[in-house]
Amino acid sequence: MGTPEFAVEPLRALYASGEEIAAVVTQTDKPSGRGHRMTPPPVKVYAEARGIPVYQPATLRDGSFQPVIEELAPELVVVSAYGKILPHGIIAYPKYGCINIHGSLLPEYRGAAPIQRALIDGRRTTGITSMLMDDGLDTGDMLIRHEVGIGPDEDFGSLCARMAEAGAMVVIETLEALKAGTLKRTPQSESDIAPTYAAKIVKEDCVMDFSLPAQKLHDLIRGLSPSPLARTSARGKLLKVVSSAVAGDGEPVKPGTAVRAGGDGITVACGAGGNGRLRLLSVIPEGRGCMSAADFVRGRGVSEGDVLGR
RNA sequence: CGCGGAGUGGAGCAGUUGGUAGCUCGUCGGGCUCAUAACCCGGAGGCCGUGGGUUCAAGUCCCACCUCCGCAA
Repeated sequence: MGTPEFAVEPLRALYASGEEIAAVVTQTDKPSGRGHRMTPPPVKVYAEARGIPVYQPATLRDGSFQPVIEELAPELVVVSAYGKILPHGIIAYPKYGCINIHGSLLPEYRGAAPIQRALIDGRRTTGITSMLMDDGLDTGDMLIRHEVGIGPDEDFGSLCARMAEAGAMVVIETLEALKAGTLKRTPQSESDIAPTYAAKIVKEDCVMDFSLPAQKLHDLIRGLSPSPLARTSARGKLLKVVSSAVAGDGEPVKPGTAVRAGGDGITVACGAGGNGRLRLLSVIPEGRGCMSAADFVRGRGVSEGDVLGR
């Protein structure tokens, strides 16, 4: 059971390992993109291409899916970024339980957006944890953990791809240990780290606050790139920031002021005192595609002295 | 039939009430400087997305189509 790109890798690994996959369960197709075309989730696309049966129940809560599960009679259910809460009836059904592949080192970053939140928080390390699901939100006993380092300028796209690969490894390792009978369960309560929750990213999270230090803004930008992207505005128009760099300090100026706009990008004053400097490298102006900040300046989307963020 | 923007020399853009196409950058050649994303001079490079239509005349108006993108979900 899984939905987005992140879940495809573990599925691919399972498929490649020759495991018998009774079925794949994923979210329903949703109207998406321009014109609201129905778009199937990535996991569905992958599964269908390989002839794996796909189920897309609209809800699991009303119990109507329970007979389907019992019909499929899985010995084990693997869940990765499925996007729905599993009812007790499903969690308890498989002989070997439901194993979840989660994108953090639990018990930190339980929840919906562990990878993005770790980046936004400026973490240098995160990882994958497989766990035996219980009824709580990512509270099950931990099975295998795999650490993944985070580069100082790495963005969500890059990290997510590497995390997906790590996820694939962890699934296989977990399965092998399960078969060998060497799987160890570690309750999260035994961890000396306190649990934290990675809330879903909402639009308000994406708005750049130039009174924050350059490093925090840089972390926000890369945590949200390539999607949904950190946003601000220039000359009254929406401007999304794809990539950036921390650029030292300067004279105190009103935060948000573009102190320099030229061939090397747009340098913006930030920090509570306005003496931090963040350099915007590539941006997406409203109604346009991605371009370098230098090109944006050339097209006169912004000039030195403009204040971003209204 | 969700809303909207855009397709103009390599890049980002401007093109007024329709009348032989411009800007910034890059590029090429030359010059200047100890030196610089420096500066100066000069050059190359555009069937203005495609197909129709209106007109004496269309990048500029009308119609259709293609492609790309943002918002929203």
